[in-house]
Amino acid sequence: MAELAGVSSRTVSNVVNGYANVTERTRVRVQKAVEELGYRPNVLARNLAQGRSGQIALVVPYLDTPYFSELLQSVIRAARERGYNVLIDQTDGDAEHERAFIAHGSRRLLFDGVIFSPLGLDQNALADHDPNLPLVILGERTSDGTFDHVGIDDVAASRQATEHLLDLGRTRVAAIGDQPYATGEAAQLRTRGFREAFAARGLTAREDLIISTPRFNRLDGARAMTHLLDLPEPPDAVFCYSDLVALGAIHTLIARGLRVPEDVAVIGYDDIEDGAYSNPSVTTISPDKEMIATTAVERLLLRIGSPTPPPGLEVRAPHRLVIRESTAGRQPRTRP
Amino acid sequence: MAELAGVSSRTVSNVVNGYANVTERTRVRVQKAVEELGYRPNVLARNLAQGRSGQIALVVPYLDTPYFSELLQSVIRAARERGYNVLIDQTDGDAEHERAFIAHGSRRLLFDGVIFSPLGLDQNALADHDPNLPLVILGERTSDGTFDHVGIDDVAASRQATEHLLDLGRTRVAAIGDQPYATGEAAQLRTRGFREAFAARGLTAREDLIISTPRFNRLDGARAMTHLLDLPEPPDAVFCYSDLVALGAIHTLIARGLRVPEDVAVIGYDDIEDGAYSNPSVTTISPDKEMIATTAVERLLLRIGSPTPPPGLEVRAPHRLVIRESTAGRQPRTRP
DNA sequence: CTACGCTTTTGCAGCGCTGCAAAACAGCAT
DNA sequence: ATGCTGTTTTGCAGCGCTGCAAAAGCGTAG
Repeated sequence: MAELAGVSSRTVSNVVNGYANVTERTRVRVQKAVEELGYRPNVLARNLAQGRSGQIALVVPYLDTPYFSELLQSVIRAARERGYNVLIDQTDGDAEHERAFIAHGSRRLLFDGVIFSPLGLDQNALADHDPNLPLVILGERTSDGTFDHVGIDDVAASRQATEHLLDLGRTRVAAIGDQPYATGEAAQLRTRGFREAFAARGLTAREDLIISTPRFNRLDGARAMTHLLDLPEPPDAVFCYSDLVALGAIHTLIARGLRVPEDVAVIGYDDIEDGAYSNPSVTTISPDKEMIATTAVERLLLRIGSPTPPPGLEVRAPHRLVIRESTAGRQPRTRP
Repeated sequence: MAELAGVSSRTVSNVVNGYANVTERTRVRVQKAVEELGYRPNVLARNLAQGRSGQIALVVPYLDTPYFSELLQSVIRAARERGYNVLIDQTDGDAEHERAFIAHGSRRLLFDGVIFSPLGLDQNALADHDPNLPLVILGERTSDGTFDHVGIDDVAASRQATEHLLDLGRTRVAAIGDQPYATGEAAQLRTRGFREAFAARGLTAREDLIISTPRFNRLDGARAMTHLLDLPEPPDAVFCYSDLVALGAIHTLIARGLRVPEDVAVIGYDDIEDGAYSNPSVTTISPDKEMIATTAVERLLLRIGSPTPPPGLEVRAPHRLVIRESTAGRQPRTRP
């Protein structure tokens, strides 16, 4: 290839990779040849030689869930800025699929590390990952020291959401999204925050107003809301464990002829774009997605680059309460 | 590696790849060794040797647009079933970014072909792609013979959408989403369908009711609707060029105290999940996304596998009109 | 027993790059 | 000149696989 323009292939490599100790003269000469031939290094060969792939995998349960697709975007951007490509995988929350990814991951030389949002695996199954696979977990788990974990403080956020509803003077506050089983750790943290909000003002949450759902999507929200409305003493406010659940719940409320928030106030979680434009728009807990993505990528690359695995880090990303119409009612608003 | 269990590395390769002409005896022997050592072939090395990457790229303007994230899912699944991985890239509709992808694409040995949904490039710029890069275009372009194109019949679909509104007896039907410039071909096809619907019944579309928008998202819809409502003779029905536009428009309508569909009927395009759960739910044109994704992947792999580029194919995927509350009103409905 | 054709297995080269260590060069002091 | 140090360039091997063609094995026919 470009040796035809003067030097050894090794020197070309040096120039292309910007290594030190190349005279200006040769650098210029090589660069001219590179331009002329339109030469681009073969990534595959480089990776093979270096024993790395230059790719990281992002493994999430669902891609059509707005929260994940918004996150995906930021992850891709952050990775690209650092010279990495992103491979996507969707697990559908299938435990076997998820396990396969982290179990013999290091054998799959397709990626150098994984950013993983588990759904079907509980904390135990998670601990059983390939120790050589650089791993960053997103969501509501806890690091056992062999991987990094990035997420917001779910208990605090949920407590804050619930307090917002109580502050409105609502007395029958429900929660939709609990998952009282091993893989439902995320949900349970939110339920804990929900209870804490009551406890903090000397109240107790009504157990029949805590509804479990298999997933966190619209349909679950709609179904749970229907169930709640059929209770003898239906709620006057609902904390939904995701914005999709909230949208589903609101859909049911409106269909039943109830007003949001006058009859029932609704708060969601995730701050997806849909929630900002729905009717009514949805009050929500907004995690700093940009920071979550960037931190996850940075930690992962650090792990990949480190010869001995660094200790597992717990990163708490910030969140904030975004108040919209579903709790505050229609405000005198500027035109869109 | 596995030779330790009897045979040459070449034979292992033969077994692993399921080549013919391996005796049952050796096949079994090798497979046992493979299991024992947990051996997995090195994808990088294989790819280098074969001069391919085993990956395809999916290049879309926005990943957080539900239409694309829903499509993405299907593409990933279709590719995986055929042994390919998917690399994702988001262009933000930036023409330079888009050009870079298809111009010297074949140099980037990272992927063997591209499924591309252009936004910033017009038909001319598109024609200027690297002829060696297997390429499948999605959306509303036309194949120039050097790539395949998969999409629905936008003119027919738009006409059908508009006719639906006219069938309701609406007389002041607006359109939101036109883009009267080179890169707006997609939008222009929809405007054509819009006009044809009028023409078919001897009417003419009111020009002041055709609104241009820079993009197809909620904000554009909300803004355009505001503009329309401020007209002396505001519309009583709106054809929106995407469901997001429709959601934005509906948001404005409700905020202005108007009823959908009683005062203004709204129809969207794309059939994203949000539209099915919004208040009111959105009538829409539903393209067969699953088929679009599968066809795109299949055509691309065919191109990749073919020594001489096959002629460019035009594929028309089916679509259908899905009637929901935003035109039909609230129906007596079964509980969710 | 040899020859022939067919199936199965093997060896070698090479994909295009980088790690490593040696070689060439340059500048300076002796 | 010679030796020494530090900088720049080079050659070789090898990452782990597959393409190719030759080699070995095997069964049947002559």
